[in-house]
Amino acid sequence: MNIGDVAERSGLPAKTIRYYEDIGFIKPRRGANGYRHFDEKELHKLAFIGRARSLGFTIEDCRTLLALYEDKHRASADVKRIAKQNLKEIDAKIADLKAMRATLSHLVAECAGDDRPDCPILNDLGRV
Amino acid sequence: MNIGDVAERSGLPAKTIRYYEDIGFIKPRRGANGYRHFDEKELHKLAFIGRARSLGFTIEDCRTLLALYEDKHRASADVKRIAKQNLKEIDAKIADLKAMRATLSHLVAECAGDDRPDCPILNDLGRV
DNA sequence: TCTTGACCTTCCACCTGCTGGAACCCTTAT
DNA sequence: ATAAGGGTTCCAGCAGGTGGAAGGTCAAGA
Repeated sequence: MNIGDVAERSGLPAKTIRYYEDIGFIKPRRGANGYRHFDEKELHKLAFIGRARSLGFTIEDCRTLLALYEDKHRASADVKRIAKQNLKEIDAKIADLKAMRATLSHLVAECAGDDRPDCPILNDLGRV
Repeated sequence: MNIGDVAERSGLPAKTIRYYEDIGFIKPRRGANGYRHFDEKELHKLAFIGRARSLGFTIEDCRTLLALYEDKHRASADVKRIAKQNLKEIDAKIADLKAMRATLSHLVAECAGDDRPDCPILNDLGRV
């Protein structure tokens, strides 16, 4: 497979795949013309990374997960620990966003939203 | 006030305040020794930006809000429109995170988390 | 008066995770 | 022969800062 095929099948842009090679996730062979040549295993790895990224794992998380993925002797406990940590971070982000949302929607509700210059949103933002 | 005082009172790191000067948010006077010298008005502006940033407004949003903040003739409708747009984006982010959370917590629940190498989390991530 | 330590300055590089573009080579069909 | 549509490299840049080096300045204590 060329990079375009892998891009289509994995759902990742070709640019991103080249970047993932750069940072050492994959090492595709090269044809005589210099083209990258991918096998099914690399496709799976890329799909793996893509899904992990879309679940909010960082690149460094992916590195760890990938090592575990490739290690037939690893314990599922390791993986679960990382996933749980990730879950905690997601929960923290959701809580942050909800707090923001509450403050902002309160301000929006108080703002007349008309032609007058008086605006509770700006007044509140300017408090020191 | 020197930058350290403003940093403490505004809650922003000194580095960030210098950066905000760089991108044109403030233009503090300079003393004979080259030190930045801030007045209350600039402190307010920095506090304003800090709060707006913490509510998820981008730097460009801040630029607009700051212009409105300083314009005594602006209508509150302009401000409300920007805030509402921001609210929509926050909602979208929350929805995304919740979807991630659901998938991940499902995987975590299915994983035995013991010494065995079989792990549903990795199996699922590896699907193409 | 000297020295120490806490401030302040500038500048440059780096972080995450890509993405865009330029300039170029290779393949395939017409 | 040529044009379209692959592929390659490298360089620059996005947001929004952060870290560090190398140096100037100020105030207090011995």
